[in-house]
Amino acid sequence: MDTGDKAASKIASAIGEPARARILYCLMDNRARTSTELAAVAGVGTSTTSAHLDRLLKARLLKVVAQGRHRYYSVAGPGVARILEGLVAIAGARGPRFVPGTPDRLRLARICYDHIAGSLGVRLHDRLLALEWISKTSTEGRYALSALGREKLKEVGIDVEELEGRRRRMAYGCLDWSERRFHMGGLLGAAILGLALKRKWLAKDLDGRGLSPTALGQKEFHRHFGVVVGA
Amino acid sequence: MDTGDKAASKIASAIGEPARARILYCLMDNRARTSTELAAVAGVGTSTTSAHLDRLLKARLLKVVAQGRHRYYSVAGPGVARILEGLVAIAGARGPRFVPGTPDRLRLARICYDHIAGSLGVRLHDRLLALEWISKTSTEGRYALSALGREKLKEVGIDVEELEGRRRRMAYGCLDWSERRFHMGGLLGAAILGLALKRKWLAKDLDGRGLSPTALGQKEFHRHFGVVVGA
DNA sequence: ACGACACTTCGTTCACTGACGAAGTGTGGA
DNA sequence: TCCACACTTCGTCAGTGAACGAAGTGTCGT
Repeated sequence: MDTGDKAASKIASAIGEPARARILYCLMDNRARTSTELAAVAGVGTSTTSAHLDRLLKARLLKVVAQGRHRYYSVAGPGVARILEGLVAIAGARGPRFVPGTPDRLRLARICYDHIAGSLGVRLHDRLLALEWISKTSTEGRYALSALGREKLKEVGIDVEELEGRRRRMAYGCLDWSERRFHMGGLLGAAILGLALKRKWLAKDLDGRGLSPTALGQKEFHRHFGVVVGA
Repeated sequence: MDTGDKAASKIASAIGEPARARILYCLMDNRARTSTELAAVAGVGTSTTSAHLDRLLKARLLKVVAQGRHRYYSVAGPGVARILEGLVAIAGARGPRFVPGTPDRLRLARICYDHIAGSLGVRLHDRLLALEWISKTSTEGRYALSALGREKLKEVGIDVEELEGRRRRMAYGCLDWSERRFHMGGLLGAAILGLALKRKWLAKDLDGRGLSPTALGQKEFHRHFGVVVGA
């Protein structure tokens, strides 16, 4: 009677470990996270987490994408979320149920290292390309400042010369895990976030990750970049 | 973030053990089985199986009904089957998928210890009550032979006096797990099965559990009891 | 009353696996 | 080139739980 009970039990046992369950539930919002972040969620060390993640990968519950020195883990597919939902249903938990596609606080704008992620970050990225302030280079995902862009960014208040003296790449498309599209990373992305915080266009949320646009920010983002901040 | 990950991981770990997974998959046909049967399926001893079943009960994946010296285990609800289906789907198993309500070979007629179970057994039980060959007694689930029944059964070829000399109960309703209704157990049930086998109304299947009605059986069951054998 | 039987509980052994820290790999930025 | 950082791999240790047999409980049939 080969009904796949063996393979299924492997998957179930992969879920059935407290640390791994915490990881999976954390990832149920469809956002990808690094192993370090997940280690904090799971409440165990990074090496242990690495082993857990490896097992979840092998069980085809998660997938991973390497980007730079980070490895982003996310759920492998909709079937995984469905199973977890089913388990919670049987468990009779009363906790807040996850509804796919629910917009949330972090979705609009948040910090990705030192630049803006979320729909605002993605719109900025797209807008700068459309305005031709930046242009694609031969290197995949990297952008160069155009003459127009250099001028316009100086007008906005960014010290372009200082940036050009640095070794870090000027601008690149950084994959955004709530939007599944690129937002602006690199020196330019960092400079824009720095400016937005200094001028109080954006305020850091208490958790240090979320970004709330201010009334001033709404106006200024639109004036300088032609970007509408609202969701 | 109390999304029930703890409770769900307990359930998942209950499924995620090979022996328990085999038990669950075996029970996915909605038929109840005893712990001894399940021990054979799981491939471990009865005491170990008892511990597994206890854990599955506590995880609310199974339910149990005690009947005499047997304890019948079955899946607790449709949600359980759905989860198992989901796990198999992710596992990518190709095995024969269970479809609820699928009629199968054992459903029509099979041996339950020494009497007939399945839809044939249930119909005989209902028919004998309707014909008033037997009647309900003060003891729940037990039946007594009526004067009419004694006479008619003798005509059929059953040695009623011999049965009445025994100490075992004459007739009782035995819960049928494919039909979820009562079939006829006790001396009378055993006598009917013995007669049906001796006269080749029914033939034992190779597995020693299933019963196949013969062409003669179709006719005779109808003639003596007014029961139509067909599904 | 007695043995047969189904099942559970108890006590023990043993393999598995989750935990950590240390060391290794690879990328990015000064 | 060099350091900082994110992450993985390796080695070791300790706790969990799955396995069995023996003994106990309760029901059935003679």
